[in-house]
Amino acid sequence: MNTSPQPDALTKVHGLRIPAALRGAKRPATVERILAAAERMFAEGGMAGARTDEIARAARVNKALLYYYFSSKENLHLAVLDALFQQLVVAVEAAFSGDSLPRQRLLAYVDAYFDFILRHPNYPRLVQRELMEGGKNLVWIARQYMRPIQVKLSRILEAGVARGEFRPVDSTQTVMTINAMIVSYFAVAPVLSQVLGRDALAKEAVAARRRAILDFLEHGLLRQPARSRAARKP
Amino acid sequence: MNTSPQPDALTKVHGLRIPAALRGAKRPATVERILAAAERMFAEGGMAGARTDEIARAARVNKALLYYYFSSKENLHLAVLDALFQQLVVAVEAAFSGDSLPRQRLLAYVDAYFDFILRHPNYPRLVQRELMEGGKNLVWIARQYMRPIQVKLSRILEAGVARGEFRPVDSTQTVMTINAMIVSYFAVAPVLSQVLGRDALAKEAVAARRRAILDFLEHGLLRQPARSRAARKP
DNA sequence: TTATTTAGACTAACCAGTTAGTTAAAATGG
DNA sequence: CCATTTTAACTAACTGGTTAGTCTAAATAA
Repeated sequence: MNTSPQPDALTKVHGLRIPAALRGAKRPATVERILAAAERMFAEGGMAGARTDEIARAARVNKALLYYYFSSKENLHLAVLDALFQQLVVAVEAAFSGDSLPRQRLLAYVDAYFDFILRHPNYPRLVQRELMEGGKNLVWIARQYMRPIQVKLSRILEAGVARGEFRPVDSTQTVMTINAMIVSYFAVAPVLSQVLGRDALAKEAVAARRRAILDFLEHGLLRQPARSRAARKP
Repeated sequence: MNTSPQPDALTKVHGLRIPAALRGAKRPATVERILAAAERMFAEGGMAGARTDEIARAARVNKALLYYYFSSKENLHLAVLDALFQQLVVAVEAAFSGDSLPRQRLLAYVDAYFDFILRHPNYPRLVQRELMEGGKNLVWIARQYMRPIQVKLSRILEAGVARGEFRPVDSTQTVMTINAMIVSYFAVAPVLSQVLGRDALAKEAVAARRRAILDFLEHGLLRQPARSRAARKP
């Protein structure tokens, strides 16, 4: 029997000696504040650019407390990623469950991913950064979290192709394309807002992006696009 | 009459006091080496992660020479981006010229972009990083280089839609999608190689990606996909 | 002469991580 | 019930390594 709600793969695999508070379900408010602050700082500046002093200040905590809970900057960074990916898996897993058709499942995935990112606006830049640097953190995260999602999504695409519902596409390439379309928009959103002069994360802007992606998928992937989204004759 | 080949917008706008060698067409070999080394380091670690000592060592020059030519790390970074974008504009401009149909122009753009990136493998990570951080460098680069390309590509898409050659799509969204599909693959290529266990920049892998993108564009965008790329019945 | 380049020591700021404790609250024991 | 010990949470101040940028004095082109 494991009394803690999460098996806490992080602790097991990395062998960290984490204080009790970090293992339990209800983490102290300070830990939450540290994680939230770190998430923002790491998203903004990356592992190299983020400053531990700034994180501590943003979390309204003494810097030493960062090292009390997480023993290094590196571990704090890993903890941030781990917490986010755990939530991502939960959110996306829901879209994969059920027994609907490949098309429904694919669209549900896109929707779930969008919703997750809107709830965690720092996620896109954190992943992009991680994917570009690729330390040991990434290898662990790729195996633990990314791979399973990628595999399941591939299966859905392949099922759709097999049933003749989708065009015959390379599922690996398509997964990359789908994720790129979604993530990269939000990764550059802060800058996009600045350059365009309007909020790229505003409701309409996000809705427009979601529509564009779904539209593109319907026509780039599906053999018979839904009539509601089909192009009208000019 | 301007004797230098480039108007050198960088010097003008940023008011840098750059030695003669940097303004002329034939830059000294040392400057080239510095730029090349800096390009690699900035791509790998970003502005915050790159080390000036390492750049100097990689360029086989004394560190002081970095500051002799470029007066700060920040300026060196900007010079690297500027040099790359100047070449990108040249490469892509060629694809925009001529009077072929929108479809040909679009495909030419994708090809030109692919070829440029293959010749400058550091470009994707440099841009991604810049897009995620968004300092004043970026605002300048966006206005000077990105915007014009984006506008021209949009025009091509709109022309294609107007002629009924393309489905009616939002050109801004589509430009984002196209660039995301291309750039993000190469930005994560180093890590992708590591995780997949095979070189993501190998000839076949790159060819597969290019094919997937063109295929997706043909079906996601064009009203009448070319028969050569069309799906076969299962 | 003037522009370029080196060696290498230097500094001032910065920044991850530590130390040596304090505080508060809970557990223990009489 | 009150005194004392323990433990977790938390802090101010410090340490030592790192790093952008500088300086000097000299060598080498062009």
